[in-house]
Amino acid sequence: MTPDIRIADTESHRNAPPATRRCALTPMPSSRPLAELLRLMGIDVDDSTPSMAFSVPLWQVSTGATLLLEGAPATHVHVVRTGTFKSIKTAEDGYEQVLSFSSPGDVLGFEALCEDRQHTGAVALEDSIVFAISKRDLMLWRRLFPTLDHALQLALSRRLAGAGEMTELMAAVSSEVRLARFIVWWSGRMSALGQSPRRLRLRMSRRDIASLLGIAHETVSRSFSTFVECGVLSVANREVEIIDMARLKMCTRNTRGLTDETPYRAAVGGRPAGLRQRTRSLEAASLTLN
Amino acid sequence: MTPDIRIADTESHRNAPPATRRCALTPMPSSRPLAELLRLMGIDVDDSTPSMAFSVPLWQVSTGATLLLEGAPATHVHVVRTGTFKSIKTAEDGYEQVLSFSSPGDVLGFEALCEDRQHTGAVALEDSIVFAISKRDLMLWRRLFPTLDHALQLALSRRLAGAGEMTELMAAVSSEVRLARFIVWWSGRMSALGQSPRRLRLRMSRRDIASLLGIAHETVSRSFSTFVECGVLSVANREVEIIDMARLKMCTRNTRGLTDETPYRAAVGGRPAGLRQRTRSLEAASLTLN
DNA sequence: CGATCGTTTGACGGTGCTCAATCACCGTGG
DNA sequence: CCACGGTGATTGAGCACCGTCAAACGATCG
Repeated sequence: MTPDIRIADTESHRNAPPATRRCALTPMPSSRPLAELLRLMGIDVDDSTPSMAFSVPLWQVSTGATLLLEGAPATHVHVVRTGTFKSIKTAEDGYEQVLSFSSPGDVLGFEALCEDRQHTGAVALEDSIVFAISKRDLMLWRRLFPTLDHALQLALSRRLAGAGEMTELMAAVSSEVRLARFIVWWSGRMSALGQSPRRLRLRMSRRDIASLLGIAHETVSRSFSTFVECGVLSVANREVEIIDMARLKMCTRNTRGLTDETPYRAAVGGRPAGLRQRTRSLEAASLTLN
Repeated sequence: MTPDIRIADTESHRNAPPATRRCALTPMPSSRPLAELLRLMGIDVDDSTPSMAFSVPLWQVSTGATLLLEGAPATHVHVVRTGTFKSIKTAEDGYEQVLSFSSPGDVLGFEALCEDRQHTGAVALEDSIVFAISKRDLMLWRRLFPTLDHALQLALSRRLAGAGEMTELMAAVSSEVRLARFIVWWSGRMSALGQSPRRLRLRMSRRDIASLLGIAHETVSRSFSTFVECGVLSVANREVEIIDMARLKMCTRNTRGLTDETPYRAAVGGRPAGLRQRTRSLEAASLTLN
């Protein structure tokens, strides 16, 4: 008995989640006009153009459902309309590596165009709705609607730029800095979506954040606590409020996280404060008088 | 004297390099047929088609030269023909964060399409040659040559997939695993380019690797040494030979780097060996009845 | 209300960042 | 030809940070 053992835990404490809920994906009979899709992707469009009324199918994805299954054939490209997704890659030992988070306007599934199989999965973090464009239609529509083509190019360009930002996120040495950068990054996205950049509602678990940042989820928790103690953040579960954006952004630039003193002089241009007891680095800096 | 103060060193030991050699970029009078560009991008083409003879301008970039300058207006998109590049983002304190390395066939500068300014720079790590396509031409040629359009789409898709791989690289907890993943990744690229996957010639410095992986460059050095001691690698400066690919790839999957025992049983499918003294994780594994 | 999962906090030990010194390798100029 | 910086790579020593293991608490849902 108990055949088929699945090892779920090499990346140690970072367990694979319950995992097996790849359901609740409704192809949804509804659809929306092309104009809405384009606006979502940041293109100003003129509704009067007849082609703008062309209708694009919508899918509904409920919390925890798998929109893109790893290993499945790549059939559709999606644009998030509402909701949040995490992109993941599952190792053979079951550890689930989070690669990115997606918000409305983001394109999902485009990576798979170059292969025929989906190499990265996507899971809804809340009840979400996505535009769904089949691979065949995509080719066709791009010729048919130059504006869509342009929008796609823009979106891809943005995603590439976003990948660079992710690399920056993860390249920080200190875990506090990583978290600070993540919060600032998320705040920026919320702001771009017309939501408050200060009062954030994180859709993802601590473990998801930890996975993305490459640190232990306990460390995420602790870093949050540190920021709260220092009066930079206010945290209640997944509700995060940024109290002192200036200090938070300063953290973003340093190697070491928040330090004891150094309130926040010189938000810009001044010597980056917040070094714990590191002074030599300033002497070592290339001083050149003006 | 010595005007213009530049703080160069917040990310501590990770100094900004000499930095100021943004020169030696020759617009090169020569050019090559479109067919070659497409083949470089992984598309099979038929030379007999007349449009395949269309000629695409070439630029020459010598070692250390800046192909894409951060902050400069985005005018061209490039495809690497020969050579290697690093993509970088320079913080205001002068610290140079490496975002990725590019080899022949890779697209550079596409991120900048969505903005008008280059937000990430690109520097040649060796004497290189790139195809150069102006933004205006790009739009035009995509309509003119559907094959180019397709190739671009493919290349972008691949770059997106590659960004996911980078995230995986950096998400490893242990620095040895990070380095192992980096080596395997680089080996794979070399292999895809028709070069030896075992004898690698790294084009980048230890510091560049360290920056990308988010660790100290001393740690990169130490990790290399560890691999040499264990007989997995043979390292002479930037010449790296992979002695035991199986062990190296195993490292790739673990949290902790090389372990003492566990030679290498069960390359695939079996329980991932190499856990230091972690047994509980097996019990915690999700046992699934069939 | 109990079960499960997510979050927080504590304690401990090891990894890796920091600082430093040394060596190898260049191209330059005496 | 060999001193001479200058840069990159390697190695060592010390200690702080964070990964690991544990336990307690809170939230959510049936």
